[in-house]
Amino acid sequence: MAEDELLQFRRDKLAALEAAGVDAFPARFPVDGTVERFRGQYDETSAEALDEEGPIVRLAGRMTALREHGKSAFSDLDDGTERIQCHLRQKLLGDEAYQRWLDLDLGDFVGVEGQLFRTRTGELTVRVDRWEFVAKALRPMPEKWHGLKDTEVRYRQRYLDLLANPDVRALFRRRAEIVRTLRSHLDANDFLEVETPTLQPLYGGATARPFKTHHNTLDQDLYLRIAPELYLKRLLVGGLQRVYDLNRNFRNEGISRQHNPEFTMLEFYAAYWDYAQMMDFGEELMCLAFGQADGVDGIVYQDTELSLHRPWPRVPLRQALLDYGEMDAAVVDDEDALRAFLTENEVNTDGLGHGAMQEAALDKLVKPRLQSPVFITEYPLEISPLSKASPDNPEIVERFELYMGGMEVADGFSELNDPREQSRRFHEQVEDRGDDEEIPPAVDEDYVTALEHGMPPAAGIGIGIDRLVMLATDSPTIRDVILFPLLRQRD
RNA sequence: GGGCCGUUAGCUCAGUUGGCAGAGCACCGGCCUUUUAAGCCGGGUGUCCAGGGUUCGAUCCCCUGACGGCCCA
Repeated sequence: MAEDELLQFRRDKLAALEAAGVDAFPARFPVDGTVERFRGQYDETSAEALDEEGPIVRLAGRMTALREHGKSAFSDLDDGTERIQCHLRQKLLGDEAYQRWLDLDLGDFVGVEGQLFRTRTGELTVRVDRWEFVAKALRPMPEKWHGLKDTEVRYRQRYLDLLANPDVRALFRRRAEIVRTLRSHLDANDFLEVETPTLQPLYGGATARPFKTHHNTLDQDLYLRIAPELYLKRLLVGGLQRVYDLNRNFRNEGISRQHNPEFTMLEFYAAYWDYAQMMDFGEELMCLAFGQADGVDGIVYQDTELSLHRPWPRVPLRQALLDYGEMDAAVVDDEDALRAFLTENEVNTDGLGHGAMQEAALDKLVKPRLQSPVFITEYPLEISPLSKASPDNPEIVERFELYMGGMEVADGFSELNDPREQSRRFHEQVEDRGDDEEIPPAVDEDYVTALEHGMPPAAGIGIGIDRLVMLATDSPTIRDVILFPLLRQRD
């Protein structure tokens, strides 16, 4: 059927309905429960007990299937929680109401009232006594058996994906559950949820290109935040000892299986913790998110079994390059040798110092092999401008990154709280900036001023929620766990 | 940014070694009072992603582009 024709049939039915005096878009239809609730209540009740009790239900939802049998018909009603069968009888409803039901289109919203009973095959069913039109669907629903597969349509018209694919609905419920679990564990540990600016006069807290925007009244350029870090630490200065911010960050970079330009990050800070304590707490928190407080069972991600056995291994970056990356110490430790090695392995080293090259080597050689969670620790100071240096080695900082399923999932460290050192590192960065948009154009003096008022020693962590949800739901791409991933605009 | 792959009916997909475009579901008409991917009878509804080229003839071959996917940067 040509699309125009399909739509015309539905428009014609709508017109006929309205001509008969029916409101096709009434303001309300009071229900007294959801399909899920009534099923929970009566799924185990026998046919005889149902006949005796005679429970009357009022439900509303989409009519998703119609099986006509002459003077009676079966329909499915889906209210978004679950599906329930309805039985319509001409004799019970009268000719007009019965015929009007037969004229419904799949996807139309209806409200029904009637008694629950069991059919010959034992299916819980509503014997509809009366029904009302609730809302017209002027476009057809996706095919019922194969579902909606076209990835582009799934992402662009996510509502169709949700309608057609129950797994997708379940996934986003799971996502909400994970976020709820994270919040409640943080709350239980005396972390205070705060909201820090998304519009920032200067960006910082990560290495990434920002989105730039402009405020008209102030006539001032602003950036969408790439991280909440510098604001959260201002709050530590202000005496809030444990804070978290669960929100969207924006990075003006490539799009891939693991990257969406806007993504959700949980960042939190605890005064008087160091990075080791933060790793302890972080792995506990993430195990809870995976639904495994004890971490014993592990998870399967893309056909690979990941062990969550605690404690998760902690491997210094240099050691990881030697062990997982199978590199020679002589290469890892020597800047020129490392550069030559990376160039040979098709990694661009332009503008990268020794530390940055070690990180690049980690990305290329180690990251893909890290399936079960591993904390890579002891990062070069050179690429960690906000982390506190190790007492044993001034070139190394107390920092970790968590890798899992071949992805970077979290990043944390003991926070640099010496304003003199912070100022020195900021200035160094800005002076070496060149036209590198990943480095802010100016020193965040306001942040340094905050530190000058005194910040307690603290540790912080940022956890990529989308990637965490990918792992928890065995999703191959970040687009599957973001309701409306960014796609190129169509003409 | 580069390489490879995809785009055919509303949906899921076949197909054409270049010769009137196919199926299932959906849809339209008819039958049917316990069906459930209901069933039975009848109906094919299309810019084969877009534009150009080759050809008697292009959905198919060639070129360019759009969008998407995978891999790489």
